[in-house]
Amino acid sequence: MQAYNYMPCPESSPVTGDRRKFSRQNEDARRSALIDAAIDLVADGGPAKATVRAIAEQAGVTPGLIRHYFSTKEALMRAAYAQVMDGMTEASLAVLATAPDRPEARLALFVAASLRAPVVDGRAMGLWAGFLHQMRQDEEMRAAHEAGYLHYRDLLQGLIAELPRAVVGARLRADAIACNAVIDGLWLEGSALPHAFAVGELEQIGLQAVGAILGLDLAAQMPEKDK
Amino acid sequence: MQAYNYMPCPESSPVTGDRRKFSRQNEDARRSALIDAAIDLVADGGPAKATVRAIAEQAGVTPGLIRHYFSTKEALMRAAYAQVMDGMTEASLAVLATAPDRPEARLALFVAASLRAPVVDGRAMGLWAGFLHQMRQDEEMRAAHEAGYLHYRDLLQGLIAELPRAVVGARLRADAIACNAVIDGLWLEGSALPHAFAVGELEQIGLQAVGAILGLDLAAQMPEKDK
DNA sequence: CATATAATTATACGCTTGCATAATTACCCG
DNA sequence: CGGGTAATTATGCAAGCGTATAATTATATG
Repeated sequence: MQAYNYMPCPESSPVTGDRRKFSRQNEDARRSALIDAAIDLVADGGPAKATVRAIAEQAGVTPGLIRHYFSTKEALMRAAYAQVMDGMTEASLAVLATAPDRPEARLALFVAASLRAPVVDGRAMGLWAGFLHQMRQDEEMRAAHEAGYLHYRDLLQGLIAELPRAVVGARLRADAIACNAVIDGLWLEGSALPHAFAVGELEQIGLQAVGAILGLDLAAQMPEKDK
Repeated sequence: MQAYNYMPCPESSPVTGDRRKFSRQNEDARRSALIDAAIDLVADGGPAKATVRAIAEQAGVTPGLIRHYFSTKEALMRAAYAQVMDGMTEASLAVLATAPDRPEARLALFVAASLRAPVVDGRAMGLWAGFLHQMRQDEEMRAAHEAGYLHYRDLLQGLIAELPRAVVGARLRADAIACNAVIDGLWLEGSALPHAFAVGELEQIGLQAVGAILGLDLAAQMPEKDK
């Protein structure tokens, strides 16, 4: 009676009536494929483009499968958000693996890594912004955001605590919040308006600002591979 | 044949069949009423809740009227975004109007005002985030965002330039970017996670951080009405 | 007070959305 | 090699979306 807006199988002709071929996969592979598809679509298209049907097509499956792995579309979006946040934190954290032992150098590398690609990226920001407004309505999503934020900040606070400074506990918390805010703000505008800043400018400004807040010269602590 | 999802007139019974009463208004009043309604809905519900029907109901008219004043729904949303940005910059300027003459005090007041209600507010952030993701697709919106961001930053840079410091021009730009980033980051997280910070904590941290970046004690420069 | 006209409402249409459910089929295990 | 079963597809549905257009009616104007 009315239009049916999902193409069952592009290859099979309607006259033969045979179904689309598929292969079974284990749960983890399918779930992450669906999550990746959702992330891609939100990143360059906004949440509006990430429909159940579009996600399924991007993942190479049919729409019904989404509800087989996620109780609802919102659950899928939550999982996608968590993966994005974790990925950004891990990208910043990865530089510490090969970092020297000096606390100042480790903090400097961490800050700088947070202020250049791939962390600073218009796509990533679009993704983040797309999820941000859902956060205000969805209690679980807000919890996910808070966890991600606090995790990153705790990481930062841990690096700050290692510095050879004599500060009391309350000051440590304030320092971590302030440094985190600088990084967040620079990340945000650097991602939204990439051409408004010169190459390496964000890193340099970030190092200087964080250093000023903590009372040390962070830029001088960077290993000799900055621009 | 199928359901019709807009209630024509709540007061008039279907049997009498009379129309909803209305009064004609001039174009400006109606346009701004529709814009206000759209802003309200986006602010606490995200763009998804700002449907044509919801906007019309909020504005006290019927959905068809929207298309009488705006060629398309997107045109209405653009107008709403512009109004939000204009309102924010005007609010920032209003703080300076009653500020004392001392440059340090003016800057301190400006920073503190940006880090408490009503600037720090979940609704305002929801609004900002809701429009932010549209910015990535709509060239006109991106231009509007850039103009707003640079205008605010120039305002901040002007306040910094008034300080009794001896700095070169390049340093001034970097300082403005860094201070803007701190304010942005604190505003963002304070709005998103209000209960994660104590009362007045954001202002205090912001003043301290901005002061550290600029090399002066801003908190001490605040007039005696901070908590 | 009559009339024109523009503002507003009412209605409808085609499309998309998320979700439920039935039908199929690839793969595991005996 | 032949079921069993769970993964996957196919189909359908009710609701909501933006938009187009026709019908009304409030108001200005003479």
